[in-house]
Amino acid sequence: MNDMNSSPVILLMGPTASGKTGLSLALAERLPVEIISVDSALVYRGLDIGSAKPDPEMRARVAHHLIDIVDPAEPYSAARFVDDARRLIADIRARDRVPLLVGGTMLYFRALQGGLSDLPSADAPLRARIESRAHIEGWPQQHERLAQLDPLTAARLHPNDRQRIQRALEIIELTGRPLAEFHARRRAPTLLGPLVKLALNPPARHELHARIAQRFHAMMADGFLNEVERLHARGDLHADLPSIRAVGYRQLWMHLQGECSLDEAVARGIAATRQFAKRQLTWLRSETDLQWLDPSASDLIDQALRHLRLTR
RNA sequence: GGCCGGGUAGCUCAGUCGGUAGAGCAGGGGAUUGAAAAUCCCCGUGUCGGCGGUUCGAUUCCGUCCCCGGCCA
Repeated sequence: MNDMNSSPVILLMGPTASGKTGLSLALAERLPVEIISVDSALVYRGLDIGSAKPDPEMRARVAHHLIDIVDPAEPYSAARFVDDARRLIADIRARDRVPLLVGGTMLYFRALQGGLSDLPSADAPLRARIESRAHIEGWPQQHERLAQLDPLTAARLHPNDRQRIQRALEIIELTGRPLAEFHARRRAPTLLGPLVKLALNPPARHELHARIAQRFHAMMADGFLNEVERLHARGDLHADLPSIRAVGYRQLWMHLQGECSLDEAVARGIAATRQFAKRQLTWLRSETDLQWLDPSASDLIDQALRHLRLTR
C-alpha cells in the first residue's frame, strides 16, 4: 500500500478538440510520465480516426494505457475504468513514474475521485426485458413503477429519462433493494494521492467550435468514412452499441444505413460534437481546484509545468 | 420586359378572418453512480424585405419599389 505516496497524480481534462493530446505529449517530453486515457471511446479497437486516438507514433514515444482494450461489440463502464485506472496508477508509481490521466470522459474522472456505490454491473438480458416492457407500456409508466419500488430515486429522475429509470429498475430486480439505499451507503474511496488538475479550454466558445469543425473535416480527409464502413461491414455491430453511438460514428453510421446524405451526416456530426463539448464543460464547471489553461497560449507548456511546480 | 410563387428567429418553415408571432433544427444553461462521445430537463423580441396609403391600430388589406426562384417573351 503506497496510497500516501507523495508523488503527484496529474489530471488533464478538457472538452473534445481542446488540444489535450498535444499538451500531454509535450508534458511527456519533459516529465517521467505514463499516460492513462480517460476516454470512453478510445477504449475501443478500430475506433481510431473519429475518436482522435493518439496514433502509433505517439504511443511509441510515451506509454499509453486504456486504449484499444475492448472490442466495439463489448461494453465498457465507469466502474471498470475506476478499477483499471487505480491499478495502473499504483503500477506506474511502483515504477517511479508519474501517472498523467488525460481525457474528456468526465464521469470517469468523477468516479475515480469520488468513488462509486457498490452496485451490480449491467445485466443485458434483464435490460432487454425492461426495454421491451417499456416499449409496450411507455417509459413514464416504468417511472411510475419505479416510484412504487424506489420513491427516492423516482423523485429525482424525470419520467423521460429512460436510461436511468432502466438502471434503477435493474438494481431492484438484481438486489431486491432500491438504488437510493446503495447511494446512501457509498463509502469514500481511498485517496489517489496529491492531485494536480489541469483544465484545457479556449476562453471563447466560438474558438472551440472552430476547432471542432476543423478537426471533423480533417478526420473526413483522413478516411473517417472508410473506418466506419469497415465497422459497418463487420455485420455484428449495430447502432445501439456504446461504440457506434459515439459522436461522429453514429452520424456516419446513419448515412451508411441510407438515412441521410453524407453532407448531412457531417453537419450533424459536427453539431453533435459541439453539444458534447458543452456537456463536458458543464461537468468541468463543477470540478474543484482546476488550473485553467488556454490551448492557444504561446507559453502553454510553461504554464502547465508551473502548475506542476516542476518547471525546469 | 410580362405573369406566377416566395421574402417572418442563425437555418428550414408555420401563422396572424387586422389587436406587433411560433415549431423543428442550430445555439445557451443545468442534471449526471457499471451505456456517459450516453441519457434527460429548462430557455424563443425577431425593424414579420423597404417606403407610402387605408385604419383607433398593419407583419396581416391596398399601392409601389427592391431581392430570390420558376414560367413566358
